[in-house]
Amino acid sequence: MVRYGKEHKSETRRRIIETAGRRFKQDGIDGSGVSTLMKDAGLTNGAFYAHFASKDDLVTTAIADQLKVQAESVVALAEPGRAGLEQIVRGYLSPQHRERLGDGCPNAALLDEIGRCTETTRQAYTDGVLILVEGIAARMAPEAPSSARVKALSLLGMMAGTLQLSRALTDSRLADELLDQGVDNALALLDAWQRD
Amino acid sequence: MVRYGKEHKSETRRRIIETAGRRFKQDGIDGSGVSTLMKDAGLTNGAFYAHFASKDDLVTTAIADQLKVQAESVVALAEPGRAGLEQIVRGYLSPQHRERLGDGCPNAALLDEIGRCTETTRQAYTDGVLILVEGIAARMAPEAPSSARVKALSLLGMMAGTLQLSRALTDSRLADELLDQGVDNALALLDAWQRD
DNA sequence: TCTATGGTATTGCAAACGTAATCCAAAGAG
DNA sequence: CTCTTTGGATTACGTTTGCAATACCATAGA
Repeated sequence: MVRYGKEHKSETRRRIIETAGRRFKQDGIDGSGVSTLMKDAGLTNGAFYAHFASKDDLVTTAIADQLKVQAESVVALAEPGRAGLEQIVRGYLSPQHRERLGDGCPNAALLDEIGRCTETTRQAYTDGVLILVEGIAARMAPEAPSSARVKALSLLGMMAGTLQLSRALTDSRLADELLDQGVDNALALLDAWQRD
Repeated sequence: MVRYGKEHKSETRRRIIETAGRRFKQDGIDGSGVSTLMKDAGLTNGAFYAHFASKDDLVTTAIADQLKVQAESVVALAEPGRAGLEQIVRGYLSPQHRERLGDGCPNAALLDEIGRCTETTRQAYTDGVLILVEGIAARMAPEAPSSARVKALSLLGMMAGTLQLSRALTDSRLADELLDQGVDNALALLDAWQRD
């Protein structure tokens, strides 16, 4: 049953991090317990502390990982230029993304909880989100990405908030209309930024 | 010490709701326990269940209350017309609002957690947020508030997400710049909506 | 065969939600 | 004016769950 290959431990660690990322996004950070989470990863309670110093340590690691994955998938998937940006926006503010909590954006799922986390966790979040945002900014203004950084950050905030709101509403018609309006807003701003 | 006036119980209930609203916004819903919360309200654990059927019952009530208070203060404080809208946006996306978690907007503090709440709670949230949004929409298009409803909702989502993001960042310079950018974005969209 | 490693199983302890027994001040009836 | 009722709170408890730690075990590889 148990095989102790060379890279076994690091694989296990990886599995825990990925499982945690999904669970946190689904049930929230405070809503996810360590033992439940470990069971999800096919392990037991005690094994956790061979990999992480504390739950907070895992939270920090998992958030950083989630943002890295998102940054990579954004960079990998989208076409270059304005077309890619529109693609990102439409994908983000789509009913499919709204439905798939566990596979979705960590910002939309966790942003307000992250704001209440420890300084260390928020630092890791900040580092991670800046990498993600850099990828977006590079598409917005390839020649001067630094000036576009804040704009890209604001775009992310807008989209995350819109998706959260769409998830919270019980009226699904209204939730869909909200997503459409969000797309319009984002594209309008992108065009406005392009002009100056 | 104890006075059992005519409306004593309803006053106590009110106190619990207000205390809960503040605590939820500060520490999150999952992060706030019933007994801690009751101690804040000057009561003990057991008294809670004379007022609410469950924690979830309180959550639903507190969220509805928070939104009602916010709607009233928005309606009361802001001037009519576009000036009032700008006032609302600038106040919302301000460092002061970012700092005062407990007195701030329940959407910015709790939106992603609300998305994970029970159907009942989310229904109460939906009802409450629609009242709030109605107040904003009325300022945006006094003649046709219904068509402005989704736009107002999207504005709220944008602002809440931006504030959350600003709270999560550890770089305070960047967090401030983000708020400024958020104001620009919101005002630009308001102007664009005005034109058509 | 022996040892380091990466697990499991078990345990301690605190906190959470919720229930039940009890207590106490005020109000009302006789 | 006294005695009973009653409403609202306290205290204490049970159960569950969460985080954390530790004792022990199985395997891989020297």
